[in-house]
Amino acid sequence: MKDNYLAELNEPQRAAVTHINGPLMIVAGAGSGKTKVLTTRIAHLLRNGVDAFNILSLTFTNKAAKEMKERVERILGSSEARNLYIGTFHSVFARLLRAEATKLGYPSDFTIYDSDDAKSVIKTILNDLNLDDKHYKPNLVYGRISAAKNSLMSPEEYQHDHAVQQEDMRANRPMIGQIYDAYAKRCFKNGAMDFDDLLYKMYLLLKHFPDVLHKYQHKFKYIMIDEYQDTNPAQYEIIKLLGAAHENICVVGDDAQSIYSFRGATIQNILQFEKDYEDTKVVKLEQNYRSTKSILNVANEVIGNNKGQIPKNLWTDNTEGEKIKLVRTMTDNEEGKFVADTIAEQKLRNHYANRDFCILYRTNAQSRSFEESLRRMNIPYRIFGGISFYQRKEIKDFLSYLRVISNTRDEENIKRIINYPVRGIGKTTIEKTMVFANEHNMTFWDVLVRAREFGFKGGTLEAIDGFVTMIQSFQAMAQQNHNAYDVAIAVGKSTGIVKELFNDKTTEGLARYENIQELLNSIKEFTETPTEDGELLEKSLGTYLQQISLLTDADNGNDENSDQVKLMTIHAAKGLEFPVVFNVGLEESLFPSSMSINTREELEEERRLFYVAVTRAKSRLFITYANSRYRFGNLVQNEPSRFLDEMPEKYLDRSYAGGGVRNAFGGSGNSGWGNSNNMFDRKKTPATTPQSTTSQRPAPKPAVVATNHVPSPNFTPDDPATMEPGMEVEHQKFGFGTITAMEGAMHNRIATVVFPKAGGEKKIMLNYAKLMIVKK
DNA sequence: AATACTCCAATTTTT
DNA sequence: TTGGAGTATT
Repeated sequence: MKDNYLAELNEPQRAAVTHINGPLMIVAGAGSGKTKVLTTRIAHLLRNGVDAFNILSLTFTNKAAKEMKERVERILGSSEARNLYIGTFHSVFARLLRAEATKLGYPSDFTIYDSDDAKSVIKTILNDLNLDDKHYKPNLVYGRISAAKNSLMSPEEYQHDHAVQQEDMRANRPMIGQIYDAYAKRCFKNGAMDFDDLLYKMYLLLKHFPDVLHKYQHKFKYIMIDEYQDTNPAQYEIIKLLGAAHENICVVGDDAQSIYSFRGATIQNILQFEKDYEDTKVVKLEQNYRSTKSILNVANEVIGNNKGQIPKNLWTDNTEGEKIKLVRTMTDNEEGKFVADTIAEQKLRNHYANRDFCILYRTNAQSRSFEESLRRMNIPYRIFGGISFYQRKEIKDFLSYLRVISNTRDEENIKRIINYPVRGIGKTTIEKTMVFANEHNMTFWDVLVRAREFGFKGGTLEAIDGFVTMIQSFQAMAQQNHNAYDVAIAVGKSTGIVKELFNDKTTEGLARYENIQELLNSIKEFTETPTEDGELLEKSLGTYLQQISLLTDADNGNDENSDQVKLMTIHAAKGLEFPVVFNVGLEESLFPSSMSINTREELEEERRLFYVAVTRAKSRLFITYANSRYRFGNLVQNEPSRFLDEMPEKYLDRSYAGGGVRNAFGGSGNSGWGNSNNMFDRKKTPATTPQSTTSQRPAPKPAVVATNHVPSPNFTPDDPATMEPGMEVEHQKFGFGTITAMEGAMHNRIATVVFPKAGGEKKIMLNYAKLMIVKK
């Protein structure tokens, strides 16, 4: 380990690093070297005799956890770091919960539901309770349940809490308490926890099992929390419990960057820390190493409009830098053009690479105009956020199999796959099974296993038995020491999913096939990566599932070295920095969002978000806003954002003319209409080479499927009864094909036909679609 | 079973 | 405008 590690730190940084025992709060301004302090402190602890096994370090993202681990390892120059417990709140708690699951009545292979899973459970419950999902919007209900868990409120407490009930009554949604109750029971029955449960159940575990609490209090003698300003009450209480014995709690955060209150975070946690823990040592990191003076000054001025902050004075030794360029365009499309032009120009003038630029917006929906203009200029880019890999339908379907194999209690996932691929288990059968399961207080799966006893017959019984046998054979595989990859391959083969997707030659089908391959590859990679802590069965299916349930695509193919302009929401940009930043869409109702201007608290959070956006920039910052933009299909006019008025004029340059010659005068007041001559450039030029997009994005727009078959002039349908496999037939739309199979009774014949020119295998119901026999 | 349609809603989202 | 969900059509 390096000896001079303390010498590389400034005064307050060193103070933070060398404080070993007792509560410590590090207030770390943007760009003040927070991660460096955290990692160095861990190294310092180890050097001073603390055992790595006794250190717990919690972050919010996998990425942050990974980076921390790597940096500690680098400082130490040894593998001692792998004994540290570094991870996200969710992944660390999931692991502990897995170890103690039986105490709470959960299987140790419990499934983790993401928010889509959770919402679909809520939908079925709304159905059961005969509630209207227009009024009880699943999203909203989920939000209420999530908020309840994040503030450690059980369904019973929720239903008996006066204030909460009042609130629901006023919103005319009195049933949310019951829905919460049913939801919690359903999840438990399914052996599943949602993201919030990972915190809530962890709290319950520590609260109700003193021996468990004692065990972990003694294991985790030193606790570090990153991004403390974004913790919620559940996380707060857990930390309090875990840290109670030693109070060696070190929190790091910046109240000015608290931007997740809508996810339950309370800024109070950091504001109150000193009061919560006596003798707290407070260290403020106020020197910024990231940005120019201009950028930092603007940020400081703007955030100064917020009340109730921890007083601090962020400063920098960096150069003055250029003024902030404030640019107004007439439309959102022009805004896109301006940014793309400017990127091209800056690359030439200041020798930037694509990866030096980042475009930051308030909402994902704003990305479109930038995508278009970047594509038109052939500038490679990558969009972060949006639909994640693991949310794609084909991926979820496939993972459902794996989840069911590892936890058959999970009714939701069974229902997802029981008839995918189609195997003749329809709605009626599923409903019957559900009724039986309820009546006999059994799981859905157990009813399937004993289908014969429940009176299922004939083809249905056969289909169910086939499904059960198949799943059981996978389970047997998983238990016989086959690793996750072997099982996954078997699933792909036996279910026919891989083959089915392979045969689908449409563009989307191809993308789906590739996604599945990518998934299989990632499973393979998982099984082949050496285990970190040498735990047994580490490559099992269960471990794999546990891990990926907590993964987001930000953690995935984040190739730092790929040279692409980055596009993301401001939320997604927290913790990152870029030489040149474009902060776009600075308009009232967009930013600040019209949803968040009703209370002072909401508005202040928007302002913090703006602060985060500004402080991402190292040397150049462009802020743009459009006079009018399309929103939900119609052109709307927006006033310039109020935040623009909060930036002192002396740091601004309103005359930047961009890469081309375009209107760039400004004035946050009403400086009249522009002299733009491209006001009408809405018309879409066809996108040129989409070479720059990435696999992160959903599949490219489907090309027109080649189904434009012109039927033969003598086309006359033939009698379905005479058709047999092997015959060549013609379909009015799909063209010529070969029958590979026939099924169904006389009055409802179904032919499986391979159409080489129209996307491969299709099932044709002969009652409706007509076929003509070409060759017997 | 697959498709074609109609209608409706629409922040941010570390896990 | 987009996308999803639900319904109707073949």
